[in-house]
Amino acid sequence: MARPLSEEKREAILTSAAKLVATLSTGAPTAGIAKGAGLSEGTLFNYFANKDELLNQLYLEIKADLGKALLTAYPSNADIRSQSLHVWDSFVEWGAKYPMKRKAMRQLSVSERIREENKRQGAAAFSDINRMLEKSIAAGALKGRSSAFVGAIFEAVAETTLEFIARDPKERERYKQSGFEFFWNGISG
Amino acid sequence: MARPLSEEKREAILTSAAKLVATLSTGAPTAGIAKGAGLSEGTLFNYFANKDELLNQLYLEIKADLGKALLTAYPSNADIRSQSLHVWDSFVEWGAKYPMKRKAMRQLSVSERIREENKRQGAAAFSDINRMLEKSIAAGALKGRSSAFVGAIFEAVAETTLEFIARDPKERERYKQSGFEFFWNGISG
Amino acid sequence: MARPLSEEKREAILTSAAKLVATLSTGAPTAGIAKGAGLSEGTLFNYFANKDELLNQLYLEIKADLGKALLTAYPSNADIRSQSLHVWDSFVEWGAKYPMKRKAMRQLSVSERIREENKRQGAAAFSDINRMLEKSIAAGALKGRSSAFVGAIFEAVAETTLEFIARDPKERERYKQSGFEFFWNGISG
Amino acid sequence: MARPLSEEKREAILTSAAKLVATLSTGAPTAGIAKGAGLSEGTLFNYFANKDELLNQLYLEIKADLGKALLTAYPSNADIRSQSLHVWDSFVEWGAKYPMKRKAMRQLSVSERIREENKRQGAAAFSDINRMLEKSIAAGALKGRSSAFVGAIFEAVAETTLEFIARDPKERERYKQSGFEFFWNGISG
DNA sequence: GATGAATGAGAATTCATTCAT
DNA sequence: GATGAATGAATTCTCATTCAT
Repeated sequence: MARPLSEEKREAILTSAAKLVATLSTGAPTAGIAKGAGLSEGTLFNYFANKDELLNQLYLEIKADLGKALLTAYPSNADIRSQSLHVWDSFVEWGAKYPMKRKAMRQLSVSERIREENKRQGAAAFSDINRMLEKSIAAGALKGRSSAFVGAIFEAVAETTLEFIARDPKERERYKQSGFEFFWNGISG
Repeated sequence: MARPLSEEKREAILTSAAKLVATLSTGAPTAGIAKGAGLSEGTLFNYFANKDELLNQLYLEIKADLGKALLTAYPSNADIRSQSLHVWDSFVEWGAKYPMKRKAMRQLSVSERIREENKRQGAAAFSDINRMLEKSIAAGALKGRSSAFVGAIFEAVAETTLEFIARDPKERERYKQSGFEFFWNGISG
Repeated sequence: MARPLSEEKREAILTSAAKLVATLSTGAPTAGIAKGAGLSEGTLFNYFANKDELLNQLYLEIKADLGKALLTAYPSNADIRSQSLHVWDSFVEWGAKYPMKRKAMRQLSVSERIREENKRQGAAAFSDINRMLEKSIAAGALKGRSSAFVGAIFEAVAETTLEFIARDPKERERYKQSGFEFFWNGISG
Repeated sequence: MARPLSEEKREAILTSAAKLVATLSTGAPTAGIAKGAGLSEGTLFNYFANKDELLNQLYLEIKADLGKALLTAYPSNADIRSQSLHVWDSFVEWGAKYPMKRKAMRQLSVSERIREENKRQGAAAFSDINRMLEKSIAAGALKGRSSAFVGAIFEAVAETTLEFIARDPKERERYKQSGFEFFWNGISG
């Protein structure tokens, strides 16, 4: 074997893509992505068959990355509010730490170029969390609604919170707390 | 000037633009938009100086349209929960009635091509509503947060609700109610 | 209407394409073809939806052009040998007069990019001639063979003749005569 | 030098090249050719300095292969018609047996990428045959024409015959006979 | 004012070839 | 010798915008 495809370069491409997609959405030029990864235009296509593939992989990787972050140090034995709070805090921390990934995810979530099957697979990374959230509301406002809906609401509220943190970083803790309190009140009502 | 520009054609362009932007985002070709409006490519630029202008105007019109819908039959003298419920229901009805506008708005909200000043102006259409919501939470979870934040949370939750209604239209009433209950619990907690 | 697509420019593109296809086959770059026609790259695609369309149209036009040349001043009432000779001479004259068209036709005849339906349609321009040839051989070597086969044989022999004329133009008349005599002997045997 | 280049692999490359060139002409990608030969992209260039070299070698090998086929079991002492018939039948059998080589040869014959010197050398494999044919026509239609011309006519007619056999294989024998009869009448007239 | 042909700057790919492993 | 990742020039096609009609 001459040289294996370098995992490092693959990551560099995805990182560069996240950065450009964050602002330019799916219109981000592949040439720019490659350059941002320190590679030449053609090399990108050794790693991803075409731009759609790159965008879809980017989406999946970001979703998986976020999913993993939410489960790190997850307090399985704590009460449900604590579990929810952990997930909330992890989400907000992740978003503040990786603003490009967060923005790219937002762009891609809305794009027609992400295949339906990948949207489902992306959501699957959160199914455990969604189920946990769902349990927490056996008696609340969202009682009877699917865990997907509860999860989507959670994400929407967290996203909005992150957006405002990004605009006004020094209020981070306050937004984080208010956001969660809102969410928790909402579902446990 | 001989004839004034036809308001009818301008609207046709915006309607066509909404439809295409809904799926293609800002990548929607101006030629396609013009064609969808029954006009030829060049004519579009008699009505909008360039594509950015068109996108920005589209954003503003949709926001204004939604803002107007929310205030129609607004029960100024009812209690705050009723006022909120009215706004909520109006939002959801509007979104279900104009799915293209809703999707286009979602795409544009995320786009860098909408000028910051227009995002602000778009938000301004909701300032009264936001202030009303804010008042309703003098003591709740979002106490002390800006009315912009409360409004954004409201919009995010409503958007998510509309998304799920779009996927499963026969559950519309249930989603609508659950969504509002969640929101109301959240802020009044 | 702003300006109609100019038939003149369309012809210029086809002429330029013939010239480049003659030597570069279907690998001829569209940019070069456009430039050769005195137009900019993009303009070519106002006249032909894509390169395949251009190549297919080129093929059809050349075939039609040749077909027309063969029928000009056609001696319908002469004996069959005279009719055949007329077609033969017309073919050779045409090929000598339009060497680029002839070479381009040769390249395209062999290309997979010409759609089967167009190959058929191209052949249709010669069906009358083929039938005439077929009649002339009611008793010869090709008796019972399809008129398409007879026509193809005719074309192959004429092509070869043209090839040698191109290499050695001053022997033109001799090649022309020998070629026809060969063909006529062949079918009338 | 450690190991000599493997003749087997060289042949595998040429065989794969013939298959791809048959349909894609000189546009056939070297990567695809290598893959078809069970080798990796780079290895091809250990056997052929560059693509042009490969195409030229392919042309020469096919011509040589055909030339050899035509001379196998050649009836040197038979009369000229029998000799011609032998060559004709061998040609048609060869073409039916190696359709990829035949088609590849057809593509390459028309390509500018085959160097003139190789076209000459390819033709040289047939010089004996051409001379034989030429002798047979001391008094016929092609009297006085070069043996190259006679050979080219022969090839053109045989090619056309093969083309029709390929389209309608069950008529093979009939086409084969008609084709030869046409040719023989043509030159002996 | 309306039209749509003309433009040319991108954009995504493809591909022959090199060379480190 | 074999491999296949890396390269970047070349290619097809798209599209916002202009302007002659």
